[in-house]
Amino acid sequence: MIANLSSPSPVASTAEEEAYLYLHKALRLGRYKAGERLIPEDIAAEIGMSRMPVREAFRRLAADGLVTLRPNRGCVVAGLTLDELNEAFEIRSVLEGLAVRLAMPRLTAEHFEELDRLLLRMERAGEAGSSDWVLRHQEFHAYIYGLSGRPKLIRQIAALHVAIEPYMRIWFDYVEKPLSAREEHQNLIDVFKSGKVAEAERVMEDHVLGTASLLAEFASPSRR
Amino acid sequence: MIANLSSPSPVASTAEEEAYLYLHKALRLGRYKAGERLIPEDIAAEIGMSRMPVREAFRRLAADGLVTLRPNRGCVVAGLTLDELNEAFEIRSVLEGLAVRLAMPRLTAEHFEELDRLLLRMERAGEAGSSDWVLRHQEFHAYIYGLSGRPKLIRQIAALHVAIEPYMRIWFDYVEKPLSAREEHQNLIDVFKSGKVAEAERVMEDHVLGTASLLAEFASPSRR
DNA sequence: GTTTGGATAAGTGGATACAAAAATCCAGTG
DNA sequence: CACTGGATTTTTGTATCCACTTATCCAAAC
Repeated sequence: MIANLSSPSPVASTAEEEAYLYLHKALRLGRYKAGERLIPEDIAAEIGMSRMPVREAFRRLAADGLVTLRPNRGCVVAGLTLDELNEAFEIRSVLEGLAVRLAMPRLTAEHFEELDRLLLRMERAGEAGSSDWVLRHQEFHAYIYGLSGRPKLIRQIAALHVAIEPYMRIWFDYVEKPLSAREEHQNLIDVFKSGKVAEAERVMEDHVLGTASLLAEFASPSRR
Repeated sequence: MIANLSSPSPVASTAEEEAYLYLHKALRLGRYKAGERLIPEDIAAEIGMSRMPVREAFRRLAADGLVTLRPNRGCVVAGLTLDELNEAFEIRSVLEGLAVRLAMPRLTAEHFEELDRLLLRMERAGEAGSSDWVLRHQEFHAYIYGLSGRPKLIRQIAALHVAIEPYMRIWFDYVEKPLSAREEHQNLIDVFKSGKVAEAERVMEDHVLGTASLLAEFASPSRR
């Protein structure tokens, strides 16, 4: 029912695709440290191919902002500085705000029901302490911006969520806080139900920026 | 003084870079028709290299949204449907709005002077009928969003300008219209000078969306 | 006259090979 | 004992080659 918009589809038709999916997942989960160097040969060996498709996967990951590629100097895990993390949230805020503005006129009772379900799932994951909370949280947001019906917008927001994901995980592991989060997201649903477009956009913007300030206190991100 | 933020630097340290710059420029100028297939061998021959670096350049261009890459089916020039063109402007509007919001507190008299100069240059190119107008227009906008001081934001906006550029050229060739454009942009400068942050953001958003509707009437974009 | 099928050509993806650049190591020097 | 410079090793960038997929074209069938 809910397409997982933040992760590439799990079926690889080419070696490059396989390498991309493999690395994308690993990077989302924070399996590599920021600044760590990714050696094509090694990764190629891990997944049983030559380094050529891995190189091409690197290029796509670089475009996603997940790694940095410098001529003759290889591929390093990007990570976000505190400034960059804030910037990502600033961009997210206006893009998700726009998505809400566009989605508002299309919302129906079924959508609200689905949002309630998604919030419940998120809440439960939070109580269980599982870091599934991060995924459920992404799904909640993805469902909303997905309703904008704008493919490019959706892709850009999803990419930002991916870049942010490792820091969200760290944050979640540090501090349990699905309590205030629950209220925040319930708040979003309420304003959606009110039908006030401009206000809904503003609330979403504020929600995203609010998360940024909370996160900034904990995650002391690494340099690239 | 003004970094050209919408075009990659013209110095290539690797063959891949050279291929990327070559194709990027050609695509910006609309040298290839939307839907046209790009054959690595041919392009490699044109610029004297093997097709491997060209393939890698394709991936970057695909990430920029300038071409589409499908497994075993090669690389085709993307082009924008009318919906996609509108979407690009919607995204531009909120991103450039954000950029203005962030830039506002930093603006000084010198910046206003530079904006006046840029507007004049744009105007002159417009009167001359030269399609330099499109570039001057980009420079004007680039100067503004550059003042936001947010690298990722700047890159994203610049990429959107590039994707839009071919359609702006068609538009400009069809209809002379630096007249109303002059007023629009003078308007922007005025609201910047007023120091009203929220209003400036809104005016920029409206300006960008306004351009979209004008453009949509003329450019009948192609499918991908 | 259009459609279908299959031979043939063209193109793509990936592996390997080779060249060039960068990183590392180590000995000699101050 | 730190530092410099150069040989060695590692890694990256590009070219070439081969296997496989897709596109093209032409002839036979309907």
